[in-house]
Amino acid sequence: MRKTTIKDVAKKAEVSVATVSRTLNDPDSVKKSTREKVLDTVEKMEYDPNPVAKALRLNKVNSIGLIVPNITNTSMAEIIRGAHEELGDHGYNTVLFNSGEDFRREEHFCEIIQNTMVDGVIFVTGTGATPPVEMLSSDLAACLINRKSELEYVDQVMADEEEGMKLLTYHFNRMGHKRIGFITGNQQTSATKNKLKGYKNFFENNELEFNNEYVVSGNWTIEGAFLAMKELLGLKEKPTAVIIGTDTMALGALSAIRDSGLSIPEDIAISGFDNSPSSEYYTPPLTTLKYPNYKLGKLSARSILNRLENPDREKKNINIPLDIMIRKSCGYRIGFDQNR
Amino acid sequence: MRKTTIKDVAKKAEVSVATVSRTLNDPDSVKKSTREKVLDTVEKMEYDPNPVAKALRLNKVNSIGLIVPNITNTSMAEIIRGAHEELGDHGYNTVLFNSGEDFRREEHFCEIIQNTMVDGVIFVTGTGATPPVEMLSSDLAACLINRKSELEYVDQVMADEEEGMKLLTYHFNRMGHKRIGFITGNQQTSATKNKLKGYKNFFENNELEFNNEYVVSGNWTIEGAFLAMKELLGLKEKPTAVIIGTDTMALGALSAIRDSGLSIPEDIAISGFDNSPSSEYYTPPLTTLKYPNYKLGKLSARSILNRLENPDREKKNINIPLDIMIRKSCGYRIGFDQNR
DNA sequence: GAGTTGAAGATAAATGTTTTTAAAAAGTAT
DNA sequence: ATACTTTTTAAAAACATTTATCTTCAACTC
Repeated sequence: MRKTTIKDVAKKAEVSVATVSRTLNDPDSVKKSTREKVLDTVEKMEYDPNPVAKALRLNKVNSIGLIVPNITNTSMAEIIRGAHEELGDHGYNTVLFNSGEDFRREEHFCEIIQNTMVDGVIFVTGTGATPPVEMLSSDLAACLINRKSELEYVDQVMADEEEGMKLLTYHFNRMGHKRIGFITGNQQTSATKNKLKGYKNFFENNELEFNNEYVVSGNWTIEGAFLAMKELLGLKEKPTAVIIGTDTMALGALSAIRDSGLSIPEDIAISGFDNSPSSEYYTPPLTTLKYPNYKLGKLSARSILNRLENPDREKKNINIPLDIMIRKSCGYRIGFDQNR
Repeated sequence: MRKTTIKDVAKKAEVSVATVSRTLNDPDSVKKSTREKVLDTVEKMEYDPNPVAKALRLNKVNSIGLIVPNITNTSMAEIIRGAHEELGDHGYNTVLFNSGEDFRREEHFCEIIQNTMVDGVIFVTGTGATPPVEMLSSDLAACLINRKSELEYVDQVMADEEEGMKLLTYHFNRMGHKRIGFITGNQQTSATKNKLKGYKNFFENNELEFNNEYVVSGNWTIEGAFLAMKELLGLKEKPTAVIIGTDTMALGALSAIRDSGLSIPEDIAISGFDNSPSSEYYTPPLTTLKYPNYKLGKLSARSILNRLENPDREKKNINIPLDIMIRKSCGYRIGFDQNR
């Protein structure tokens, strides 16, 4: 049984195809009586306009590609949720691509996205390199999350990681810490580079000595952070506070500290980065930075939709500030001004 | 600047459009010299076949819809990863839908998926009801994850939660526990129903008294599990072991136990359910059940692709067993047979 | 040298919409 | 009845492909 087409409906309702089309797309342009007749047969015959034919005619498929480095990551999930929701609210579908932090696959996706049915792309890269947006056909709307692009027609929305990292170091410093360690994610990624920039900048601005030994990569894994923390604890002058690049890695770091018989925050003060849903339930509860993932997704989607409506508007560049989330792991003392 | 079409290529290469098409889709059917000439101009003009026109002609869009209850959930992320990978490997795109555990939105997606460009749907529901697959147009391939359907043409792949739950209770019982509690997720969901079946079944088979007080809902949230555990600890006869429906909820439960000054596993033995990546790093490391999420996604995708190739094949029904993952939280004793 | 065969490529139909056009029909006010 | 407006129609173009059918032409057979 073939699907019913607009022709079938037209024949059954004894009108022209044009009338059926107009009834569906611009109801006011057709007299009430015919409109009802048409709508009736549409219902009866269970007619659904073929989306592909429609897309071909209108040169618009009503879906947006979303390239992410790693769905498994909870922050990424929030980005996806935000983007998907906003897109869905405006009748767009989300076509997901998971690059797995692999630059080759990012390139690959950029290649095949040409041959795939999307009106635009939201790009979240994990790799250090700026995504190969230049490869994209220029009639595709594009928006980068947490990444810059030289291209005039590519929008970008970013979380201000550098500023956030300054916030964190500043907080620790105000609490009297001088030796502040930093367990990074993969050092190739811009997420890490941004944070590092904020970290270094803080030392420079305060004319404190910057010690490179205190920066060690946890490579974005719990195990890696465990090892990294062990390394920091092995230094002759251990740091008294450590900032860990992600909340997930913080789990490994906490475990390493306990493993060494030290206690948190008395011996070592800790902060994470992300405010993942479970960080509040770590032992001890984790001081961290609220990463606006959902908002990032939402705003990037909005940006894409906006550009689709207005292809020639100027480049948009949104920057979202991060808030510090103070919990027990950083060792606040009662009476200390933590503006809570 | 309009995108170059097959016509443009044909004109430039001084052949017919048919020849260009055949060169691209069935190179052997065209003489070497013409083939080279065509391929050359294709390259020069940067011609990409329009996927929409192709889809219209072939009645095939090469993408699959994936409806999930909650992307934020890490197990869901693994399912998505598995499905996406398998689909991508076979040239299919993944169109994501996030229902947010809302039955109304599940229905909504089933409605709009008609008007959206997919060849099939993979369905994983969070709500108790079987997904409204009957609503789907019958020429859409469909596969259900963790859910049954009466329909002959709908495949299903499931994790054997009931059997897994038996495994867990059995394990606790062998370690001498009689009063085994169970903190469930949302009780309306089939995930919970299945586990409950295994839980009850165990008691029946072993002629042990089943105490309904020991089953309390944590509603799938960390907070909920915290409260649920508090409730269990308030009973005159506390359970000596508690199974928690998800690893994430276990965080709340562990926190509640510590909050009451009890220790794990000495006072109370604990197991989770899922084997989430971080469960190994809880304090103490969490005994849990390996949930085959990635595999679930992968197999469902394979099932869909297979049906697309062979639409009239018989219904497929895959069942994946779960393995127990023994760690410290369940209080194994050295020398005890835990087949590790 | 006439007829047959086969390969290579051209032509045109088909996919299901939307939209434009010119024309016709139907309804409304003067 | 006339003029005018609103509604509808039929037909065709356009979107970019694939493919069934037809044509051409050279090689081969007898």
